[in-house]
Amino acid sequence: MNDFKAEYLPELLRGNTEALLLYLVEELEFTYGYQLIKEIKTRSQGYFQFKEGTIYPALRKLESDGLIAGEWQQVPSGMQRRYYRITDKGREVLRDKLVMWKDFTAAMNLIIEPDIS
Amino acid sequence: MNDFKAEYLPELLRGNTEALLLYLVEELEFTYGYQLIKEIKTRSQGYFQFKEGTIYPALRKLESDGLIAGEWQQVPSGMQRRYYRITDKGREVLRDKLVMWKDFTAAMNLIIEPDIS
DNA sequence: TGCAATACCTCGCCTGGCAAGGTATTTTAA
DNA sequence: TTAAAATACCTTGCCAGGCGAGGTATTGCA
Repeated sequence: MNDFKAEYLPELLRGNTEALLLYLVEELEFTYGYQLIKEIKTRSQGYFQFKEGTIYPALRKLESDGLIAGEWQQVPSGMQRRYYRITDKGREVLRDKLVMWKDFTAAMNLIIEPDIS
Repeated sequence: MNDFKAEYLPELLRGNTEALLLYLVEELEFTYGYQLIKEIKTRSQGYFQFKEGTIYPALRKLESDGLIAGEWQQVPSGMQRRYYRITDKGREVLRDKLVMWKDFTAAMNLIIEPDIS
């Protein structure tokens, strides 16, 4: 059989990637791309495995939209990391996106789980 | 403020439209595009308002993928309708998609609702 | 010494929702 | 009776986001 998850996950992810990133940037307070990939993987118990080609452009977009603020930091080891903080605007958008997600899943369940009432 | 729902719904819909259509084509047994639009709207209590530019191409795709089978019928009134039935292959894909959806929401909730354990 | 891991990046493909346009018929209300 | 709304279908082209595949540079371990 074909790999359903690999095939359909990218579509399901659409519209949720930003919410996940904003959520974690808010909660971790000061974090960077590579850590977010790890964090999302462990917290989802391995279900989400964000790709670099997904996360870095997404973070850049969140930054250019003013939802997160980034700054380069030189780690003692010598590596460069771009750390992000959530902005006030980012918090607002996060709240809206979480509400959207709740409403959306509720509407989905009205249709595909009508027996649970 | 901007209309969040209009802006983000199309993204969330991605990957779920096919599941919704397959689900209803299976349940209604013999239905057509226009009815599906109405049905999805009433069942979701008005939340989903599928556009024609979404549903007709989607049904065509499901048909060409062999997940539903369509046939033209002349209604007594004189109108032409394309009626669809789900196929065995469609039932399989529907089951897979419903499982995907459950798993996906579970993974999402692990991250954005960690307090509920 | 070489490979895995860390940490970032970009380019271009693919896909699906849908806005906007269209056609034709039937029903309803003024 | 006649115009508008509803039914019922269609197509073209835009746009956005995930990500495959490629890249760079450093550090750590075997």
